[in-house]
Amino acid sequence: MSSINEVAKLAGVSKSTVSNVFSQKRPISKEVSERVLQAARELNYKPNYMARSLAVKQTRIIGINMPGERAKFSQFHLSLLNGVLSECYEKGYRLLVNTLSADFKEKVEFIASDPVDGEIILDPTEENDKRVEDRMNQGIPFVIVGKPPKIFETAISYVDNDNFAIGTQVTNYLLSLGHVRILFLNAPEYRTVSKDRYQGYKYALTSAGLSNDSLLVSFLDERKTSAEFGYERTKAVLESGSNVTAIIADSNKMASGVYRAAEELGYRIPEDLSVISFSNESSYANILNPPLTCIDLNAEMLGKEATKLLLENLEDKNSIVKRIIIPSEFVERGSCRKANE
Amino acid sequence: MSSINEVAKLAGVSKSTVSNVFSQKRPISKEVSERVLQAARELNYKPNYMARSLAVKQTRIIGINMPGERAKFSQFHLSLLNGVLSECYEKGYRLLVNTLSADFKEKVEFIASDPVDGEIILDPTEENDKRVEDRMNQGIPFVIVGKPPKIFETAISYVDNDNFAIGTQVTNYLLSLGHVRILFLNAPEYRTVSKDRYQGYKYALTSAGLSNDSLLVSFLDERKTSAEFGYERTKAVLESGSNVTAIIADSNKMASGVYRAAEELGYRIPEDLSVISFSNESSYANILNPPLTCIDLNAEMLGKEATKLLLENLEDKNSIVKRIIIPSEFVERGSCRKANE
DNA sequence: CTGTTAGCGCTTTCAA
DNA sequence: TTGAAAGCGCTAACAG
Repeated sequence: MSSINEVAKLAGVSKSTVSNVFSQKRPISKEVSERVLQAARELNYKPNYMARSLAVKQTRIIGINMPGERAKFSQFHLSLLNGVLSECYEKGYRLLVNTLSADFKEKVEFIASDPVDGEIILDPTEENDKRVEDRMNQGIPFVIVGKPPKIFETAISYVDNDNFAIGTQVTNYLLSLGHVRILFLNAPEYRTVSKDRYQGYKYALTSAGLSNDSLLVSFLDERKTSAEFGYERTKAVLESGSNVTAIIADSNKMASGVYRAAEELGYRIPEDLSVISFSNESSYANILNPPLTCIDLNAEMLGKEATKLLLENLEDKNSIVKRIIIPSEFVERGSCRKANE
Repeated sequence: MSSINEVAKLAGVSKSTVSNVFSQKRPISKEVSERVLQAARELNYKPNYMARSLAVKQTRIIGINMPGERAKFSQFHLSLLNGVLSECYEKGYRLLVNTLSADFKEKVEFIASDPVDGEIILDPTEENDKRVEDRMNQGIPFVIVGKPPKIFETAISYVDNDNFAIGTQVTNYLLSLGHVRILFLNAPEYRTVSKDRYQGYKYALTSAGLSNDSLLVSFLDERKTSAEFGYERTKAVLESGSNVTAIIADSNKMASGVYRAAEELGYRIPEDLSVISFSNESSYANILNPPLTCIDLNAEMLGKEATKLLLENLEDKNSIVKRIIIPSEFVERGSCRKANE
């Protein structure tokens, strides 16, 4: 790899001239410019990324940070990631996926900071999320996908769905079909989304004049896959004779577990049991039989907007704290219908 | 952000001492060491990634490169990515997703090289893949997932499935069930995988004494989604009265299109039509009705092994060119059966 | 329009 | 066991 010095020498100019030929930060005569480009081509010169970053104190890399011990992407994350990528791609930024384990980081107390200008934080927890605290302290620019810990809610930019409204919406929908025994198979309890949606569910139910006895919720136990969880809970509840006539599932996969349990027990969907799900992986929802009615969370849009927000933040230092609410869409397919009298 | 100089000053030592306290590359007295650590803590010091990389000429970042205009991950890529991440994570490497468009790169003719030590190249094309040529010329370490362009086959390390064998295997399986009119809904024609699998298919068919007339193949037209393609081709072929009794689909999604077409035309699977697919997204394959028989390509393993290979390459300069063949697994579910007499 | 000179924050000789 | 100084490859401020 040849350096800027060699190019300068070969072209017979100073290195600042070479630098400026590429950056175009100051006018260079056509003649000199040609000579430099020629030399660069001959030497197969490419500017060194690290050296440049060190000098300008900026990397044009953003990071995406997943929680938990193992960095694993789910279907939802995949769509979100696609949104992030497409935006990075347009703006000429690169994307670094955070893959260093917490373990590893703690062992090496003074590990180097990530080589990023800013970060997108996924799946925050409601209380003390160490990741956001750290970044607040260190003054690293970041945005959150989801809702920040309460204490920071007005201090951090984030993009999220309106999960309370979503919880209310699906519940009201089911209520309007005459269901009153509605089981909510929710995300893990510590996640902010699951709380918000649960509140929405509760609000809809009590607003409809139903008592607290009507609240039927289970939070995902992460030792199980969501499909297993959907299957087991559904089976247990249906067998317990609790008269549940509708189920809200957190994800398409969880819903597939619900379908399986229903089939095994001889419940027909939607005749005997209505099912609705958050998140909409259309190819997945469509091959379920009957096709699954969903709330589309617009994961790709979440990723895209989060990225926009972050880049805006990076490029305009006095940009303000914003929260962006991404609309969700109700996608009616064939898994819900009027409750039997 | 405080720098090594400030730490050195506060601790009353030279910066090389500070550096060595962290890197432990030379012995430092306990006493001094304590003092430095204390100072670092006070100043909330974190080594600067870029500066360090510049000095050591190594980034501990690897890149993953997707082809095409838009960086978009599919289900298969997702599993693969998970494999890559888990390996990075263990070895303390970071992962950079290549998101700069070809457009953008060409406009800026001398764009800076990526800040990576090496790269994983996905989905190579059979002939002149510009990405691999570039990296060969520039001497950037890289490995390929899939088969390299022929001219480079012995010069580049790669990990792949044995796609010829896989093509043969599924075809022989179908043959053994008595099918002789087998439609192959393949990946795009320019992909190396699709050629290899097609050769395997052909080999099995001709080995069984069938003439070339029995070769029925369609390559994915990428203007369509694979589900659409599966649907349309199946419908067209079934309606044309070509007596097809079995279909090999490139992906689970494509197979879902096949299912839909079959249902519309009143063909029952597997009674009237056997379906088998490459790639195995178990949650997806299982909710198809009947569950889809697949060849599991072990995407996660592909990613993991590719990463291992690359890191091995980076850390041991005289490591050799290797090719690693990842085993695939035959997963029998309910979508194939004996052909009707 | 172009060259010279300092850094950016770290690691790595070379001396002591 | 420690310090001083040079340098990684680039950009930026200042001169001219």
